[in-house]
Amino acid sequence: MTESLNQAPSSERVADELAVAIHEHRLSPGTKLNEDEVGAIYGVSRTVARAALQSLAHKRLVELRRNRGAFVAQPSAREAREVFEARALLEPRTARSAAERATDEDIALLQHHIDEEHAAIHAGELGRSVHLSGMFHLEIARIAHQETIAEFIAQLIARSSLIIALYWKRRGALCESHAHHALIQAFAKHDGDLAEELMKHHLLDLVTSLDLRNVSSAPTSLREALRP
Amino acid sequence: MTESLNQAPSSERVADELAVAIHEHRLSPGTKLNEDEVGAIYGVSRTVARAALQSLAHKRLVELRRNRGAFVAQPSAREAREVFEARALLEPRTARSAAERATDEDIALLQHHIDEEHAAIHAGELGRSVHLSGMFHLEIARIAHQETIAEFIAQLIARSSLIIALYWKRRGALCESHAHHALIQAFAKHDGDLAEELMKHHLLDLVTSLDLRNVSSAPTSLREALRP
DNA sequence: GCATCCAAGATCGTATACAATATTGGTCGC
DNA sequence: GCGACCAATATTGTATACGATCTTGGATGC
Repeated sequence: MTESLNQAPSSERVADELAVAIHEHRLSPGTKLNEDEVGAIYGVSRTVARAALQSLAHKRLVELRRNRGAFVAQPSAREAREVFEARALLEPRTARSAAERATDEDIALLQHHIDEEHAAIHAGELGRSVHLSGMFHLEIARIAHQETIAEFIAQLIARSSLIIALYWKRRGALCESHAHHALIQAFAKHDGDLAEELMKHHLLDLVTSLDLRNVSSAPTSLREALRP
Repeated sequence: MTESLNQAPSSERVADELAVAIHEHRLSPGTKLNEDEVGAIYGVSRTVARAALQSLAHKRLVELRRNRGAFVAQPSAREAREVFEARALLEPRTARSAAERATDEDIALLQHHIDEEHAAIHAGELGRSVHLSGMFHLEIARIAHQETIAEFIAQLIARSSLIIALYWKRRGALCESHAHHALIQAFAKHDGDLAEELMKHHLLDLVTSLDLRNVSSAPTSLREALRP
């Protein structure tokens, strides 16, 4: 009975590592991802590096340009709005379901996420805190037992991370934690109505903390030139 | 000023052709998609065939099993429910937006879709009618100017096509057309409330026309053996 | 007759090699 | 000095080759 759980294609491992790097803002939007370099870094051939980049492209985390290569995506202001509109459609109702069926372990796990997020903030690891904040949202979708929606939300969270990297206007970095804490309390009470309402406003707060007037949908090539 | 619009990687062309074949029920759920065969059929190497299959896997239209190959996906009853729950979250509100901003050309295009759908039904091309019916829903998301949500809906529609192939209980094949016609009328009146309500019920009708009690989440390998 | 084991075949996973395209730097002409 | 053209380089797109893994058919032993 040998464990046959090694169901992990190596291209997905590479894709995950790159995704976390993007998530934690260690890779800036617009950065070129050379296939040879990526392959060399992770000790694989171009074939699997390429597969990883294509996977990330499908998740809209990188943009592929024919005969040009792969670049960390730079969502436009419009795309940013759309991403948060999509989240506004999906997450509040999902939070309601999650609140109604959350177990004690679920709540403990969420609390653990918040604790780690706090620790990251205090340690000055801002990128990591953004990542953990996203994981909190994703965990809620998982608790709701909605795999399909959870996948969408996972993608939207990843893209949100890029959006935050591009459009965040610094102010009120801790409102996040408060909102998350309030959500946990709603979960503990299994108050679906409250959870839905809290999530709705939490997302609205997030959008208003972005500066999307700056129509930087400008030719992405320009930013590119200033990066490397 | 030579047109540089040939922005189509050949793997995406192959993926699209396969997707349409699945959409139109010319490829049944569970069918094995051999990399060599796919490559030979479309006159490309295994490399690009493989990329196409990975792309479809990401859209959940095919399932990849390590060292086994690619198979047309067989959504479980639970996945089927989740897909329609996701659609229920996304599509009604999107229909509202679309109704509020639909132009005369938009409405004409939708009418054209319905006409083609009718033609396909009368011609006995049932698969094609399912495909066109899906395109109708997708067009609505486009009219709403929500690219991000439109992509999600596109994926959900494709998966719905598989679900219909697996769980459809034949009865009331034309309710579809009626619902679509009613939606167009709501659009013509720019009645967002009505469009949202119609879409909501249309999706509920769709779910109830499926037979999901049949918990055919049975080992997908069995069905496999009976297909080719 | 039945189950077990093993070898042959088929298929996938990955690496490498070659061709096509874009970028870059320099040279030529004005 | 400035711009346009062209060759050299770098990078991607695609094909092929090889090793690893799974499936399959038959032979062997009981």
